[in-house]
Amino acid sequence: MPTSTVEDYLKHLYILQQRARTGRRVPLGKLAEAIGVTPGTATSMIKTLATSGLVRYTPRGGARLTAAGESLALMVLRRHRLVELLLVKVLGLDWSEVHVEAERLEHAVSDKVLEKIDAMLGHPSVDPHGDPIPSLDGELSGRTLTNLTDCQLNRVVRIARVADQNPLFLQFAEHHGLTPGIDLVVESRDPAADAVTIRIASSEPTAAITLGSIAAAKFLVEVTRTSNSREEGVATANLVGG
Amino acid sequence: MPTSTVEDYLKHLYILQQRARTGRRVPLGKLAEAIGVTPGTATSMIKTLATSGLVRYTPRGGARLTAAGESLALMVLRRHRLVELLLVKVLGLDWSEVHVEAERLEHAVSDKVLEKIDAMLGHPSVDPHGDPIPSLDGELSGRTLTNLTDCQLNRVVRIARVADQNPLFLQFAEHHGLTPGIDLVVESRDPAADAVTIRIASSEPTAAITLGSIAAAKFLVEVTRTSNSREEGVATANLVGG
DNA sequence: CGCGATGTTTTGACTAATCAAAACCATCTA
DNA sequence: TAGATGGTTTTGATTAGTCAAAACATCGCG
Repeated sequence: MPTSTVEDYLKHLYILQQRARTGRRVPLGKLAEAIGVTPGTATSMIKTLATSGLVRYTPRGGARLTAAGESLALMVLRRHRLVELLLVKVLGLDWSEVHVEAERLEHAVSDKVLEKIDAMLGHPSVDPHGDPIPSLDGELSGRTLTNLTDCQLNRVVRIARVADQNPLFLQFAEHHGLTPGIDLVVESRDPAADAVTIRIASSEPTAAITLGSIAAAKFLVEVTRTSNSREEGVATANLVGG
Repeated sequence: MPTSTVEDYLKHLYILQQRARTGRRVPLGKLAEAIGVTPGTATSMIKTLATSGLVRYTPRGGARLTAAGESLALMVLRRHRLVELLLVKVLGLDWSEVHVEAERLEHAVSDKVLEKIDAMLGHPSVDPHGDPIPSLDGELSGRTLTNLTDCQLNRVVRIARVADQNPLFLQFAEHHGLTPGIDLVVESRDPAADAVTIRIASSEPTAAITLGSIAAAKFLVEVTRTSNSREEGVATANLVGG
């Protein structure tokens, strides 16, 4: 049974690996930063993970999960996201705070308890932020998503994920009603101003909201089936988040 | 913030202390055994707890919690028992298995989550085994209980607690319907046979059950208010269990 | 090519928690 | 009183995880 430290390394490595372009290899400095340790610590930890077959590692070439490491990482993610959902749906915590809570609980939930949670929530496929929940056999539902800096203008899109766990950001999103499931349109983009202007789709008139492109990129959307969609300008979103 | 190891030492020390007659002092061997470490380990750990003011310790004289240590221990117990109740009431786990699960979760539940659990369960005062749940300010509801080897014969008593966390024992108890809230009478005791014969009080006839005195002592009961009770032969039960 | 900047690895040291086994003490017993 | 006994404490060693800081690669640039 891996220690909770090991679980954290695997989890963060998985997440960074999804973002990485360069052959899924993650520089140890990035990993160290994500976990919150010094680079040297990450190096030595990764070396021991490599000898236990969970990670492949070439000095100065970065690390990458083996199949064994990846399936462990997915189980950690599954625990994390199901716990988040439990905290929101059953215990009524705010979605902006469940991430931190789940960071501790994800290491203490047994398989038995996890499956009870899963059943009680009706085998959900995404957590409160829209992040997909790996199934018991390590599958991830791979929807194809765009973000607000890429999607078509003036077309109704639905928020599928909010890809940042920062509580302040999540509170901002919630305050403007920008949560998974909400429909909106991108009205305009202004590259010079680095701005994206959106408006929530609703029967009543709503105010426009202007976001910087960094924030806009955190909202991953899908074209709603009801509108006449064409396959165009749609990039594959990375499947990761907290 | 105490480590989960420290929390375990405090919790077990508290529990043993309640059982201890001799001035609440707990021999370190007993503590070591309860925690599952070697005696030497307990000695060194207790010494460090003593220097941090959570425990008073005299070499070869045993250990005892300070006020600070005790209030920490109570908070651990509160987490443990509320989590047990959550697992049984909300997630539907069996009462025989929640103790082990709670052993891990009790160290990962934040105050915020704990208070949500407490509220959702309606601020309960006992856990699924009838063990009292310390309140936020460290109070324990102190009911006066007898056990089946002490209580009066042929009087209806109600099971208030089942003071053993062993899953096999709990399954046995459940199988015979011997769970908190159930009314029964002790029909006879046979010291020579070390046996206690009881029968569940019910409108329909029920079979008699014969227990050894060790098992019988694990069922703590209170005289039901409905029967005409006298204050007689009622010993103070210790307030502890897992 | 050579030199810095940047990021990575090594080194040496530390803390928390643990064990095995030796040393120790306090009694109880002959 | 002298052992023997049973529990307690010490000692010395180990493992996981971590940091600070020195040493080391690599790559881009002049």
